[in-house]
Parts: sequence; structure tokens; C-alpha cells
Amino acid sequence: MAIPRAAKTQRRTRIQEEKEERILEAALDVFSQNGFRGATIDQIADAAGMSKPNLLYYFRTKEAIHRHLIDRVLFTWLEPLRAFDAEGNPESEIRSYIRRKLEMARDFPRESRLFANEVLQGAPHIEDELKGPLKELVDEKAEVIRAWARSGKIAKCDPYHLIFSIWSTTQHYADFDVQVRAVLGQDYAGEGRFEDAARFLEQLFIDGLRARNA
Amino acid sequence: MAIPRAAKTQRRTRIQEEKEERILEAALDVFSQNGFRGATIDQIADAAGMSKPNLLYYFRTKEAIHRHLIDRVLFTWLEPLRAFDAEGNPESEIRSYIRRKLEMARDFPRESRLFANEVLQGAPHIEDELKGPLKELVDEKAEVIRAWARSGKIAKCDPYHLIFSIWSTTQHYADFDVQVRAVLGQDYAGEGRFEDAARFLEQLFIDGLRARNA
DNA sequence: CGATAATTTGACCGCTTGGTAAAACATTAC
DNA sequence: GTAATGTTTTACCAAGCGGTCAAATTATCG
Repeated sequence: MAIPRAAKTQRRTRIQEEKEERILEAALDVFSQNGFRGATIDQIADAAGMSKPNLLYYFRTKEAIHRHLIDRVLFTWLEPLRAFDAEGNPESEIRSYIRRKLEMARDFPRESRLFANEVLQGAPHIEDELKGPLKELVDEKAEVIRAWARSGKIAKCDPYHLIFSIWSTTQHYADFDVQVRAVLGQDYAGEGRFEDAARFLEQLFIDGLRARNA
Repeated sequence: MAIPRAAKTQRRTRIQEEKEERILEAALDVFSQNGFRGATIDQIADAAGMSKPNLLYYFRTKEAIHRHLIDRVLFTWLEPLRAFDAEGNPESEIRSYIRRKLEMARDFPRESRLFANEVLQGAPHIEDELKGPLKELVDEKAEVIRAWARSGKIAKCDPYHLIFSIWSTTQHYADFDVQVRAVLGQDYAGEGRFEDAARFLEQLFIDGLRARNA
């Protein structure tokens, strides 16, 4: 007779841990492809290879699964920006930031789409995180960029819009993948487009931001 | 006793025309905010100020409304790219393309989000349009850009990824509006961010693509 | 006016959805 | 072992969904 619902016991069994992971993995698939409202618990349960009530034993509601995923993604998604180093060389910092974001778009497209879906629909579940932690981190890094510009290491530019443009150009390859593939055609087999994109974006941003002694 | 369903009569009454317009307007609101699956006919009917069966008298299915909207958006969305002129000055062509795309993001964010929602979820309704007309148009304009690069008017670069990067950076201000606002803070009242974005993007792309005689 | 066609409404249907209840089953602790 | 706890299943529900139907209402036209 279980009053439970997983969280009751402080120490979670391995079976709990394993099942929860399987659920989240399946949910990532489904949510990222259909959005929150488009996803159904049955779909997720199917993909996780268990019955719906069984799934609901681990997560009480559909929203609980979603929140769990969103929290996780939000954290890892900002890693590359956190790594942005004020002491480093501006050009190589920007270059490696672009690289890392592009790698994430390539390796974790579902996470990117999950996030995009959420923001696109007004970010109903994460407004606070955006206005709080996210804004603070961006403010901090914007100051770093501004300092680089002031000291003439890169061209003067609006640091916020610089960050936005790196976000958008890199995530585009995950979020708009179907469109990218459609336009490039299938002769573009494999992941070559990511290498090409990296080359292009590095050129664009590095040359576009190179300090001009005018 | 009407066998009707609007399309039966070749000549549509003004009342038909007006109601259909009201429905599409309402549907744009709802679809762009909730995606296809997230939107309900009741919501759209409510927003259009009519009953559900009444709405279904004008559009037989939810998909019919959606297809109508998507077709319309797809067409107008490509206008700026079509205007891209091979004979013009490369720098000013690119500059005004960015401007126009940014203006569309500002003035028609719902249209942008409708499209983004669709592509994000795998473009189930418009795969053919992407692989057909869209690809052809992009191929054509990519050739123009390549010619500019060959003749040394702009730096050598991958024209496809250049187009992608203009699309993504500009549409970002419509699709990720909540995030942009959250990060910039509400001190950013009004639409000033679009002017700032325009300045930044023009600088980035123009300087990033300026021909290098190296 | 009356007749005919166009529009609107309310009642309804079958299916899917998120979620529950309770009992069956499995596992662990002693 | 057995008792307690943890897990899974079967059956189910109430609400929401896309869509239909037939009757009621309104507009149009001679």
C-alpha cells in the first residue's frame, strides 16, 4: 500500500531513478516535436514503454514532466555563456562560444526545440527564470563585451544584440532544421552543414566585430 | 436550404468575405500563440465572436483555416527575398533586406510565429512548399550572392548560410520576443529594440561581408 | 409581399484527453 | 517465511475536443 509517489522516500530506489530517466527521455522526444499542448501522456508512455498510469506513478501530471525537462535544459543551455571568460582573448572567446552553441544545436536539437517551443508560446512556465537568472547572466556577460569594445579589442557594438544574434544563428540549425534541410537539398547528406555553418558564422562575427581604427 | 459551404457559389457575398476575414484574423492570433494542436476551434470562434458551428460553416475543418493562413504567410514572407536585386549594389541590397525582414518581425510577429511553430514541429503541412518554391527562390538568390562574391564586391562566403543567418537574426525578434524583452528589461519600453537591432545587424553583416583584399 | 437561398443556432455524437481508484503483483526488510 | 512497502495493471471518469445535423433565423431577389 503505497501512499508514495516517489518523492516521499528521501532515498530513491534504482528502479525509480531508471524509470524516471526513461520517462524524461521519452518526454523530450514527444514535447520537442509537438510542443506542450500537442504532446499527450499516452504518447510519452508509449515511447517510454510503459502504461499511462504507470508513468503517472512517477510524475503526477504532464506539467510535472515538462517542468522537470525545462529546468534541466535551461541550466545546461546556458553553460556555454557561463564559460565566456572576461580574461580571455575576445576573438577566441567569441569564436569558441559560437562553436559550442553550434555543437549543442547539432548534438541536442531536441533540447533546443523544447526551449524554442516554450519561448515561442510566450514562455508561460519560465517567465521568472528568464527575467531573473537569465537576465542576470546576460547582463554580466554584456558588461564583459562592452569592456572589450571600450578598450578597442573589438568594434563598438550593442552587446545584447550581439548575444541575441549568436543565439539565433546557432539555434536556427536545430529549431529550423527541416527548413535548412529542405533548402540545402538532400545532396547535403551527413552533418556537413554544421561545419559550413561554423565557418560562415565565425567569419561573419569575427570580421564583423574586428576593431576598426577609423 | 443551403448545400453551400461558401465555395459553392463562384461569387462570394460581402458577408462571406467579411466573416472569413474575421475568422482568419482570430485564427492567426490563436494559432500563433498556441500552435496548431494547441489551438481549439472554440478559442478561434470565441475570438472571432461567433459560434463554433457558425465558424465551421465558413471553414469545414480546423486544418482548412490553418492551411489558408499558412499559404498566405508563406507568400508574403518571401516578398523581401524576392525583391533582392542582382543588379543593385550588394551592400545596400543586403542592408535593405535586413531592414525589411526586421520590419516584418516588428509589424507581423504573429505571422512569424505561426510559421516558426509550423517549421519547429517538422513542417508537416508545408514540406512540399519548402522543398519546392522556397528552395528554388533561395537557390536563385544564392547564385546572385555567389556572383557578387566572385566579382569581389563582397567577401567570399557561403550564400546559403548567409541567408539563414539573416532569417534567424531578424525573426528572432518576433519568435523569441518574450525572451528578448525579459533580457532587455522593461526599461526598454516601446519599440526601440528594433532600431538598435537594425543598427547592430547592419554593422555586423556589412562589415562582416566587406570585401577583403587580402 | 412570398419564395428561395444564405446564415446562425442549439443540441448532440464519438473520440481523445488528463487523471483517478483500487486491486494485483513484485520487492525488500526482518 | 511474512509483513510492509514499492510497482504495475485494469477499469474507469469527467471534461474537452473536432465535427455533424436539423431546425430556426435572416438576407436577397422578383
